[in-house]
Amino acid sequence: MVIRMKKLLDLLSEEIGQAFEAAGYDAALGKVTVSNRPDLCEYQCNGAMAGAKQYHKAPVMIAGEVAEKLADSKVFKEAAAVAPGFLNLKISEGFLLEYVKGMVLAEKFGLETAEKPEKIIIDYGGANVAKPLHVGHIRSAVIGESVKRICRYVGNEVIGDVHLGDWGLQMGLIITGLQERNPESVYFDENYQGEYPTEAPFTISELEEIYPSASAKSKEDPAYKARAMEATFKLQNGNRGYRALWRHMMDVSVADLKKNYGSLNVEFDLWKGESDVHELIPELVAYMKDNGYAYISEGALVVDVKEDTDTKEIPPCMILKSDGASLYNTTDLATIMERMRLYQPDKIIYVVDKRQDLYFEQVFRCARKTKLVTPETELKFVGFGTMNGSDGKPFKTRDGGVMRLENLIRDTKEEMFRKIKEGREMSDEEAGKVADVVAVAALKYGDLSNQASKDYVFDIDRFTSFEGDTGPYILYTIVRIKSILSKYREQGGDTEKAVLQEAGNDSEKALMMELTKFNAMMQSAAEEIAPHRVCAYIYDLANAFNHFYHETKILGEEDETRRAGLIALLMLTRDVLETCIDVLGFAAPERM
RNA sequence: GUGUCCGUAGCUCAGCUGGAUAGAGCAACGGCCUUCUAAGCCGUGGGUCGGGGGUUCGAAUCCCUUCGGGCACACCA
Repeated sequence: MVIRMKKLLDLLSEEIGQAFEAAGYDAALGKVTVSNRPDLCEYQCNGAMAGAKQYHKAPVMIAGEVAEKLADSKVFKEAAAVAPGFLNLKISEGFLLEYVKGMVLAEKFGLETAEKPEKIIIDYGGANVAKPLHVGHIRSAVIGESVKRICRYVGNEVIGDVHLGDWGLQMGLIITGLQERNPESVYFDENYQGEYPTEAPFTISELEEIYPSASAKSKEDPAYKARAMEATFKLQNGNRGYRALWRHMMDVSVADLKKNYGSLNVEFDLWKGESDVHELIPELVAYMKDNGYAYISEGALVVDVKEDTDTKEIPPCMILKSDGASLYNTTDLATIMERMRLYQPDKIIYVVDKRQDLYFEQVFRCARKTKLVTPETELKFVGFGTMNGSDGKPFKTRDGGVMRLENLIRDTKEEMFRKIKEGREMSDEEAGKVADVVAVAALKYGDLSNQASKDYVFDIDRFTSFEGDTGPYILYTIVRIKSILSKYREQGGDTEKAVLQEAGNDSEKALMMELTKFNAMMQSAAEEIAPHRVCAYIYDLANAFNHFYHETKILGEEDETRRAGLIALLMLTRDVLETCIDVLGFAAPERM
């Protein structure tokens, strides 16, 4: 059922606003917020103090008059004016119940989805072909995936693009490395006219081994580097053998990337890459030149992106290097050009390392100035901070090397497995499966619960802990709920028929109030592109639930109607929690 | 140097467009299981919100200044 529900705080504000108006004041003063003194009240309104100046009246007087008008409100069961002018409010159980019932009936708990859905492309992942994913890739993948799901959940059409690094010098380096190892291969025979084998002449592990050694060699040996550059050039200009090799690299590598991203629940709608826009580059360059946007500076082709309002130096955006070669900017701009043609997005979001801030500022300005995008197209940079080790420096393996993402995930799963076996009687097989699910939650929650733009410390012990603000704690809470629900069914209860009842105690009411925040929370998470808000919310919700759980006998409740009401509340809590973790990109097991 | 982000409890972090006594978690200590998963819950101790000014009835939050740190500043991505 499609029901669009107003946010609870807006409804409360309306009610207070009317009281302000009835007392002769501006209704806009009636803004209600959640109380920051839960010991005194549930909600508060500070409007009387804001209006004191305007009406030349003591704030307490205004608050008092408003409180009087609320005396027989159906929304509030208590409204007290308190010095220096706060309105302390308590919501009526009946009104709260009706609201929460509405959430149960409505689709997406009554979330007000986007009135005009936007088409959004999210550029995240940042994988390179033939290079293993390392810890540096985890944030883009995890944050990007969550941003994608949040934007989609609130009603937008969202396309996730991995945007592979599949076309640069690295490919030439690998080709050179391959040639060195096997110079007789048909791929290097210029005269070969036949079909190339369908099987790749290498495995992913070989590929991953070739790149670093070729890269290292090119740094020491200029002749080797020259060969690699030539190979890159030939590849880009259509050398048959090289293209065939490149195809193999793509197939082998993308299959491996899908597997690795898949283990993190990260899925892309598009597996496009720099190679896809290669054909567009000449057109892009001509467009920049013909329209007078680009000019030659120090040998390179650049577009000025300075603006009068700048307080800092913004270097021009380079389109072509002085040797005529293309660079990252070129493919990024060409990609924008292609995306506008193929998808006409309203918005493109880049989930990238925050150190690329200035770079993307240049690209965005350039795209705007040269009219690659319409004035309405929003180009958004979502920069994330570095994942540090416990020493506060970028995360490294014990011997100082770069940690592969695969190994990080493996280590986390092993640690999780160990903890599960330690605390639970469970078969190795089940513990293994549970550990896999919980480890992903631990890793992702650990990352997402921090503000994306900040650096954060990766601490495997902390993230895999079941205590405190962690993924496992959230999952544990969900599993507890599921366990009660299945016991209820075993005892012959019909969860489908359970109907919510008025809150019977404070912790139950608090849980209901927490549930009502979902709508506003999800909207602001989407607006601010802030997955950490979802994390903060489910942590609060899980706390509210656990507190309630401790105070309230559920299956032991004698009154059948009330017991069913509690079950209904459990189901809603479970559904909200599971919706939130789904949006964050992980799932809960049935048992743990 | 210019720009930018940050500085909150021993540690890791919240704190929305300024509001009442600055909050969590971890760590420390003390309670609560013959009863729905104790991987839980309740409680105690711990803070000059980097420093200094200003705006305001009211500032961790806004403005200025200062100290300390991270990061970025055209042929790498």
